[in-house]
Amino acid sequence: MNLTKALADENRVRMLMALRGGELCVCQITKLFGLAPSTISKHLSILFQAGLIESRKSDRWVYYRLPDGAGARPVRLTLEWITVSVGKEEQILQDKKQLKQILKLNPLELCKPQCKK
Amino acid sequence: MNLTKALADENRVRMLMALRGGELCVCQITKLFGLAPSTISKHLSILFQAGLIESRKSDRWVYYRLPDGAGARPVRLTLEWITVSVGKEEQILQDKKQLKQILKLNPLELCKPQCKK
DNA sequence: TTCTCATTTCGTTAAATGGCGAAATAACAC
DNA sequence: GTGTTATTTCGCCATTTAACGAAATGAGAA
Repeated sequence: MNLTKALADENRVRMLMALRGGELCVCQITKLFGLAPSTISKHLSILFQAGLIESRKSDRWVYYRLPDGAGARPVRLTLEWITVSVGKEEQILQDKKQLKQILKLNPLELCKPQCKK
Repeated sequence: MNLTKALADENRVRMLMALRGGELCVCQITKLFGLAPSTISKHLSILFQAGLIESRKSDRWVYYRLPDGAGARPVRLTLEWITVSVGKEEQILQDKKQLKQILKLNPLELCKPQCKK
């Protein structure tokens, strides 16, 4: 039942909802939540273990995303359910707005000097 | 997000699944789980507050049940989702079997002498 | 009324959980 | 190689949570 446990924390649900717009790197998620990177990383690993997100490493960054269309059925249903259940809550909508601002930022400003892309 | 929190505990999920077969009184649920009545009561109250179960009092017993068909949409979706997600897990199937045994018992044996029905 | 008993509420304890910062890891820049 | 940096792992602390038993509640039985 680690699916239900993974959804028990509000921040983790917010992360899933934020990922609906497409993959995000850890530093972007960290920016959105204003929590310590280690905390964000822990949450992401819990979601990952539950199969609710996938990851990809590129250069120095790790990107997380919702599973591709072909994800396991229980996972797909879970994401559909949680979207219907909380997708319209104020916090989720607000996250969406703030995320739009974060995505506008030049990666340079988020991910420090070396970030050339 | 108290819906997700209500589902975060395995025993509460088991209770919801057990109620699929129809209403149960607290003493039957207590028998099924082998936990202290106060613990069972607490779990039921959490499920109740989340809107996932309804209750009815008859004589000395309190019966809990899944909401009638007309329940709120998020609640209905939640019950559908959780059923698909865990309905086939070993523990749930085992509960179903044991519940069948419990329902066979004369209420006299479960609910003590006064129980006439 | 008084007694009985199913259930709930309350207070306590042990375990799980979320947060942080420091140190470890991994990969690029030099 | 050395240094930089994004991410993860680890250890610690504060809060939450699940469990229990004891006491309170509420409704029938006597």
